[in-house]
Amino acid sequence: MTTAAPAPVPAAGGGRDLPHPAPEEIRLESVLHALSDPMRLRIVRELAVEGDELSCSQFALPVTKSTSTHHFRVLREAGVIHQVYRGTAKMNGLRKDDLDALFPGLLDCVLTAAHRQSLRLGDG
Amino acid sequence: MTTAAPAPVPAAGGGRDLPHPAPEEIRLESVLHALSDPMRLRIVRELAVEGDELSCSQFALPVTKSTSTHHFRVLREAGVIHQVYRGTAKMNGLRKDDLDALFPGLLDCVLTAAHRQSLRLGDG
DNA sequence: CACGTCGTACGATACTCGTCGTACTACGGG
DNA sequence: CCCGTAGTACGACGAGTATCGTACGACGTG
Repeated sequence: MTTAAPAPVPAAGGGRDLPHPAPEEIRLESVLHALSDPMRLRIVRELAVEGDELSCSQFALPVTKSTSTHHFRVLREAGVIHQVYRGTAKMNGLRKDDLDALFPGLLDCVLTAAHRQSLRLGDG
Repeated sequence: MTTAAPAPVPAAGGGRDLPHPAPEEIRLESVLHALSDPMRLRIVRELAVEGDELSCSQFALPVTKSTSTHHFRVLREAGVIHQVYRGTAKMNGLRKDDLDALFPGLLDCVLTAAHRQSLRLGDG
């Protein structure tokens, strides 16, 4: 407020910014739905392991760029991940703190379950 | 085999029996998908509280019988509930043991999360 | 400025899903 | 045997979704 930024200035290093749901707007059903897709569950698992400085293109998903964009948006709009532009790339990160505050232990349970299942099925 | 039942004999007290996935056939994605629908999440929550001797008609869901049947089937085929005929009624129960063995803590996390959210939103 | 890279937007398409209504079957009781 | 109750089967319909391709915009580097 005190800096009185004019308005059309988006931000220096960031570029344009993306709409995210506030914590109180995150719905359990949407989170579960977002996680119920194999491609998105894979994204979330990778994100949990690698930390939150991954651009969309580093995932090497077996789909086109359009479809990738779609899945990342579903995850973001459900409140599962946050996304920030950084130059030409878009960095992704899990909203672990927000999810843990809303649904304690849920994310870890799902990640553990996914890990165990991938071991069991031999695809992980 | 030794009894050599003709074939059309279904079973005595039980009536017809329904196909359930074996524990190793239960997929995390299917479980999450089954739980991501408000109506089904509601069924599962009620089942967790009331125990597993509830017939389909005791839920008083705001949908028709056809839709009810559909949701119960989705839950059964995902491995979330088991169903047994008992006379003209069909009794439902959570497959808590199987789910806990496959995905430890997941069911409790989701139930707790659902409970907290319903308190937060004032619809529970 | 020109170009390449990263990601978006939009339309198309095929599939899934939630819902309903109606017609039907299974079981139990008079 | 007839009827009522519990649930199923099937078809329909509208909404959502996962996918693609192509065209476009934003950013950084030469």
